[in-house]
Amino acid sequence: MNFSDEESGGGIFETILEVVRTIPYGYVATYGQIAEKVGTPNARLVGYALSRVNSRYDDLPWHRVINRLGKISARPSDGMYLQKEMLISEGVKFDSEGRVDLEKYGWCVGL
DNA sequence: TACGTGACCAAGC
DNA sequence: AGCTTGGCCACGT
Repeated sequence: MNFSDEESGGGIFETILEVVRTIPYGYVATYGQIAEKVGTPNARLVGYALSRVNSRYDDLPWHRVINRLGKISARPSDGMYLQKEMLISEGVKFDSEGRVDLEKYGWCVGL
């Protein structure tokens, strides 16, 4: 049946995007978490994929993706501020350091 | 075809 | 306590 594994066009990108797309509303996921779901041995591709997407797929909740520290890794040019606003808009709270409580809003934690 | 790059992570200095 | 190095993989030129 399938022609390979997951991608359909030659892009693990799509696979990563698919996983990111499954992040529930009001929750956040770390790059490592997504990488694990995708089956990617390294989380670098996740960030790399998102950097290429960002303004490409509006169905992609990239704003729910943060680094291991629960912080935003994106640059202002990438929409870092927008991301924060988005998460706050979804009910996610940031602390004084601009970090998210992964213990509460963590993907697998709440699911 | 090969080199460089990237929104990471972990460890070393 | 913060910066640098190495490692992993895939994509772009």
